[in-house]
Amino acid sequence: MTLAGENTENQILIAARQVFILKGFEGARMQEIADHAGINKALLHYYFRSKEKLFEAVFSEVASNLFPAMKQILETELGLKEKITMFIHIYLKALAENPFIPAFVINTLNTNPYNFLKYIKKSGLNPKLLQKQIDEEVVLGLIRPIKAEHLLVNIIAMCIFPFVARPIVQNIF
Amino acid sequence: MTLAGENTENQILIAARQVFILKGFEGARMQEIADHAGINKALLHYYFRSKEKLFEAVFSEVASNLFPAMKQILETELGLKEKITMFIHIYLKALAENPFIPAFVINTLNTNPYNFLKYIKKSGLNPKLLQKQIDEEVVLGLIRPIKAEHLLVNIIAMCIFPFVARPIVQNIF
DNA sequence: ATTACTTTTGACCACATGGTTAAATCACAT
DNA sequence: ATGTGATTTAACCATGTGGTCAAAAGTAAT
Repeated sequence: MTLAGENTENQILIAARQVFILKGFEGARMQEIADHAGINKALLHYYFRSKEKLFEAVFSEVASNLFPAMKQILETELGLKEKITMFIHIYLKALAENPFIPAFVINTLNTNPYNFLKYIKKSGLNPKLLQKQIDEEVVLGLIRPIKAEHLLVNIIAMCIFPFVARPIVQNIF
Repeated sequence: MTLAGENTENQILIAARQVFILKGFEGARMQEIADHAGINKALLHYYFRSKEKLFEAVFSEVASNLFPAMKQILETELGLKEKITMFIHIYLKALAENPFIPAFVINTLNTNPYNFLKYIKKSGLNPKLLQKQIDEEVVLGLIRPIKAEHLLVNIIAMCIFPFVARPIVQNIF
């Protein structure tokens, strides 16, 4: 097999990624993706059987970059505050590089939750270690008690929300 | 003019609202809206000229319920903590009643920001009063300094996010 | 009952879309 | 050079979509 094959396949994935992220599944047009990739529309179906399959490929790529990073940070041997700081830093950096991912993920999540959940399951991230750290600091009287789940959701919320609602935030403030 | 007219018009708006919120603009089908409203598809075009116009009507309704409530709370004569508490209570109550609004708004916001901004402008909400209250409490040493904009965005983020990411949150935790 | 009007419908249209196919082109081993 | 399999294309196809239209049904005043 020649390398050209993999190359166009990648070309397609990149183009599809851009278009899907910007327009969502329903809004994206196979023709537009083909144009973007500089190839014939039929090639899309040659490499990926259907629009659904192509979307799944794109989403799979995006999703499989999403959780492992989080998991890794949560499992490092750092103090609670350092861990949170690092989590936020890495998260914000990733967001700054891909500002349209959150809206895309949220949209997919709400129109098509089924695909999503497998990636979460597969990621295997769980908040027990974080909870242990929190409890330790609570005992020492350093922080107030909070559930690890709530802390995580709140942090992620505050990181993501400005990107998701950027047009509003920028415009009011 | 008979009342029947306004009635079907309302019927259409209700149906359109449901479908648009659940499927987004691109995903919604005029036929589905018509079925939902129990009328002929041509009637949609009789009352609202096009899909775009119908969507705008729906969105206008949603948006014009969104900001005035916020504004009202921010301008009441309450202490800072009470104001925040009340803000959150009302916000969460509204969200519990309309759990799909945030995803809808965010989606619209990101695929079609132009329509959105007029409603924000029109709402005339601004955070100066809140900032004054914050500054007062800072001077008294009761709280740490923060920009009113940031506080607001953070609060809203924490309220909205769990609804927007509900499938994830429910599934991990 | 007739008229004038609004509201509602079924049939229809033009067009865009996802998808298919047969043929052309390419890469390369022999 | 030639044969073989993979890659790419142009031309189509079937279907779904938003939108239109002329006719039917309803409503109310005369």
